[in-house]
Formats: sequence, C-alpha cells, structure tokens
Amino acid sequence: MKSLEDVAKLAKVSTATVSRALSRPDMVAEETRKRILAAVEELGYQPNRLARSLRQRSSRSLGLIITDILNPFHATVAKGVQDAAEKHDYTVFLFNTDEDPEKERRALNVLRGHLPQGLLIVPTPRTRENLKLVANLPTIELDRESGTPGAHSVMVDNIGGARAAIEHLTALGHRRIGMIVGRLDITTAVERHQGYRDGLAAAGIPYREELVLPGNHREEGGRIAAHALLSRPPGERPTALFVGNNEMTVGAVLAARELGLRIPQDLSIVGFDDSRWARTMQPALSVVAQPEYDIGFLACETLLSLLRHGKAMQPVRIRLATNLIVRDSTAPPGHISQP
Amino acid sequence: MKSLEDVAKLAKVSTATVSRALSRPDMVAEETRKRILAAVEELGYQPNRLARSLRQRSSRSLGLIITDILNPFHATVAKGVQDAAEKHDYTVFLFNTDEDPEKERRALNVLRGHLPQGLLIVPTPRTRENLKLVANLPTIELDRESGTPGAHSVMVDNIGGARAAIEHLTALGHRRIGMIVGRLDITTAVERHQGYRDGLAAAGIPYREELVLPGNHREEGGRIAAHALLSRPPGERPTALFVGNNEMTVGAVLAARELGLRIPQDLSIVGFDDSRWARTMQPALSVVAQPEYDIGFLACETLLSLLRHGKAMQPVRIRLATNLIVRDSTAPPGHISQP
DNA sequence: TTGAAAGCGCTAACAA
DNA sequence: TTGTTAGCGCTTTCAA
Repeated sequence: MKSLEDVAKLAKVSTATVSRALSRPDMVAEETRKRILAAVEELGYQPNRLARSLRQRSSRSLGLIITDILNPFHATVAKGVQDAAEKHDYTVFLFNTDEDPEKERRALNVLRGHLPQGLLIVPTPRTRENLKLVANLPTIELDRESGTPGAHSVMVDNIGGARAAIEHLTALGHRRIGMIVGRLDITTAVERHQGYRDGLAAAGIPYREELVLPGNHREEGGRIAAHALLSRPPGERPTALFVGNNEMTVGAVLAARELGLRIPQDLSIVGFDDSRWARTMQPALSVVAQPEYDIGFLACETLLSLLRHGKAMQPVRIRLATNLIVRDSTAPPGHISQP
Repeated sequence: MKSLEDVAKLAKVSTATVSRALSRPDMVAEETRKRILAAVEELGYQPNRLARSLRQRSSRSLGLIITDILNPFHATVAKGVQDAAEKHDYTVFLFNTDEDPEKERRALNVLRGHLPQGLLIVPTPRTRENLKLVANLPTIELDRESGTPGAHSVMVDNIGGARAAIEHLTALGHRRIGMIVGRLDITTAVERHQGYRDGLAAAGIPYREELVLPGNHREEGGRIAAHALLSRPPGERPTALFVGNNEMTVGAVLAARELGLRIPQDLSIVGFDDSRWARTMQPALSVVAQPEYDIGFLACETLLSLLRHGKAMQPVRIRLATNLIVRDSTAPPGHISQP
C-alpha cells in the first residue's frame, strides 16, 4: 500500500499538504493540487481509512444489524441502507443476529471497536439492554421498537395495515377471521394484533381469543398455528386467516393445502409483507405490502442527517404507509359450502 | 471510549502489559492478568480495532463482494461466509455490485482502505481487471471464475448438474429440450450450457441452436426467452425446458402459464438452484440444487486457512456437488396431446 | 499557502 | 514477567 508520504515525496510537498489537497481542496493552491492529484493517480494511492479514522476518532462507517438476512424483507431493507450509505460514501458493517440477543450483544461489541458513526438496528427483545454497550452512538431502530426512551425509529403503520386487511375481509362478508400473530415480545406483532382487533371492532365483530394463535415468525410456526386453527370443527373453523408476517404465511398456505382446503373457496388468506412468492403463488396472495427498501434507505438518510445536524433533536419517529394489495386469495366466505 | 491506558492505570500496570494480557495471556503472570481483566470488566473496555489494525498493518476483517443480495442464492452464500467469519472472530465488509463492474471497482477501492486480510468475491465480467486494484490480497472467487490466472475458487459442478437435469429429461422420453442459458460472459452459464450439450449427446440427441436462448439472469429475461421458445409451432415447441438459474426459472414458469401450458402435462421444467419458491410452487419444481450455504462457509474457511498457512500454495479449486431433486414439474412428454 | 510536529490507541522490539 | 519506547498513516494545530 502506498501512503501519503509516498505521494508527498513524489509531488515534492509535505504530507500535510497532500492530506489537505484530498480532503479540503480549497485550502491548497490550484497548482500544487494538480501536482498532488497526478501523483495520487500515478501511485494508485488510496487513503488508509484506519489511520484516518483513528486520527479523527470516528470512521466514515455505519453499523447495520438485522435479524435475518435470509428473509427477503430484511435483505431488501439492507439493500436500501447500503445504497443510501454508498451514496454518501459511508461503509456499512452488516451483522446478522438470527433473533438471538446474545449474537446481537457480540455484534455490538465488535462494532464498537470499529468506531462507527451511527447504528441502524432491527431490535430483538433484548436490544434495549444491549444498546447500553454503545451508549451515545446515534441509533435508529428499524421495523420494530426496542422501547429505549427517546429512540429514533423508522417503521410502518402496522396497525393501519392490519386493520385494512381485516376490513377487506369483513367487507367480503367474513365474520370468523383467525389471526396468526407473531411473538408478542416484538412490537410489530403487537401492533398488527391491535389492527386486527380494531378491524373486527369496526365491523362490530366480537374479538375471540381462540381464533388468535402465536407463531415464531418462521414458516414452521405458521404451519403449526394454521393447522390448529383450521382443524377446528366445521362451524367453528375460521373462514379467513390473517397472517402476521411473510414466513408464517408460507406455512399457513402449506397447512391449508395439507388439509385439502381450497384458497379462496374454502379459506381466504391475507399475509403481511409482499414477496415474489406471494405474487406468483397460485392463487396469487392478497397481502399488506410494506415499503421495505424505503425503510432502509430512508432510515439511513435520516441517520446521516442526524449526524450532520447534531443529535440534540427530538426523537425522529417515522411511520411509512402500508399498502393492501388484493389478489386472488380472498373471496366471500362459503363461496362453496364447507366440507 | 475507554482506552488501554485507562485500563492500565486502573490495574496499575503499563499499557504493554494490558495489551499482552488480552492478546497473549500466557505471557502475563496469572496474578496480573486477573487484575487486568477485572479492570477491563469494570470499565467496559473494548479494544479499538482501528488502532490495532493500523499498528499490525492488517485488520481482522475480510471483504465479501456479491452481485445481488436480493437473490436468495447470494444471501445464503453471504450467510455462510458471515457464520464462518464470526466463528474465527473476523468482521466481514459486505458489498453488493448488482453485476455492475463499475460498482465493483468502487467497492474494491473502498475495501482497500480498510486493509482487509482477504477477499471473497462473486466475479462480474470485469473482475479480472478490477482485481488489479487489490493485487496481493488473498482472494477466493465464489460461484464463478473471473479467469484470473492462479485464482482460488469455490464453485459447484455446473456441468454435472446440468447434465443430470438433461439426463433426467431424456430418460423421461423428451427429445426436444430447450434451454434458457444465462449470459455467456459468466462462467456458470457457459458450464451449464456445456452440461446441457453433454446430456443431449449422451442420449444421442443432436444439439439444435434454435432451442437455446440467452437470458439476463433475471425473472424478466427468463420470461421473454421462455415466451420465444414456447411460441414455436406445435411440432417444433420444446416439450421440456432447462433453465439456467433461479430467477429466470420464475419467469419461465410465468411464461408457461401465460401461454396456457400446463406443467408437467404440456411442458416439463427443470430449474437450476433450489429455493422455497421452487419447493412450494404448484406443481413443485424439479431442480438442480446447489449447496449455497456451504459455498460461502467453505470458501471462508478456506480463505482463513490460506491466511494462516501462507499463500504460497497451489491454487485451491473446490467444486461442490449439485443435487438433482425431482419433484412434480417433470413428466414424460405428450402425457396429454399438445394443443 | 505550506510545513513541522504532535498524537489518535494500539503492538512489538528491546531492555530491565 | 514487566516497562519503555517507537511508530503504524493520517489529520490538525500552530507557526512561518
């Protein structure tokens, strides 16, 4: 690796001048600058970011901690973050927690050593505690909230989205609507559950606990919960299912198939979170779509602007709208009599 | 941030001793070490990795450059890499090129400034040239080859996988088998094409150029190519399609649907690369599965072992086996007469 | 507009 | 076994 000194020698100036030529060009004479840039070019010089960061006591980098890189939702969020960061010449350190608070803790500790300027994080249930490891690091929470007082966040309108899904179903005439909710220690699940209740209330349908089952946010959890709900006696079985995230929706669809229920004739399904899978499934799935990419992009832009303008601001809490996309998995109930 | 000096003061030793206590514990007296660790604990000290790396002139980090984080194949490879890296306490810098050589160049330049110890890269068509930016950086190519002489690589047996797919189809009785091949400037596409030819040859079926169409590795490219192949006159239309990657397979299935072709009655399809989509599609898709996770994990392990044992070794070229999974998208041709 | 010099936090000779 | 010291490559006073 070439260093500033190599460039300085070649351009016959001091290292200080080279440094200025690169980071504050207006402080260097036109003439000198040209000479320096030529030398940089000739040597293929790239600044050593470690040295720069060490000296400046902060690096042009951000941490990004997500819970599941294999989930297309998170992968897309990550892409939004990366694109925004790259635009501003920031490097992103990506960590994956698999929803494991212990992995999150480790990630935060490693991250700390890299002196990032800020952090974007999809919280786990212990994030509030873990964030103490990086106190004072400007942080934005994505998708969910950790409950940290004064935290910034970028989320979607989960309540409104869930409510829209339920209103769509009640408008079709469904009265017995089941929900596969996520883990109730994750705010998105709680909010979507709230939207479900609101939607029922708006249609004057009483809330029935036995129609709501938790799932672990994975395909298998959705499958098991759906099996339980759909195995209820004929008159008790939900005619429609609202599923709290993309992975569990896959499980629910598989369960319906295993039980020989046709969608939408025997069962209507609305999932949360769109995906190619939902789009190309047969029948194509009605879903509450989220602006995943925007969540990441906007969160990153917001964080960077927080960094620029000092962080003595009010907490930023952004809620993006969701979008109900009606496809072919929803129809009036009893379209064809139940088996 | 606390520094070594803070710890040293608290433990009443020199910074050098603290440094040793942390990185070479056996060089420090039991007694002293305990005192130091207590101080570390009390202060919540985390080493500044920038300073350490600057001093050691190399950081405990690796670069990972993939072409499309939104493609589950790549996301899974990335996860394999991350898991292996984490196991050895390495940090991964992840960059995404979107198959754009210019973005790749920028990524390499930024990466360079972070002094990574090694690089894992899914090449683009200009990687061979771009890699000059990081000459001497131990590098392993994943999934594809850039053509750099002496390069290390971890790939799958594309020829064998494709051949197995074709043999499966010919065994079912297909004679007119179309292929949607990828971009021929990417080695995987070339190899899968070769496997296709080999498979045909093994069954004594002549190769027909007009049955092979390129695609751009995206869903839309697959759709367009499939449309063209499947719109041929009845007696000329392929009875089976072999598609060169996961994204294009989605497009091919959509095209078949648009044309009213039933799978597998009217058309058999085999895709390359498994996915949840392929598994839960109806009919479930027959595919050549790749060990995505293992590609990443093994490549990372290999890179780290290269780093440990010096790099004066022979080029490492690992080929992992693929696995033909027969599901419901393949059947004998003319099962039901063509429309 | 430029240069000299100090120092970011750490590690690694070398000395004790 | 421990401490002293120099220095990784850069930025940033301060002085010229």
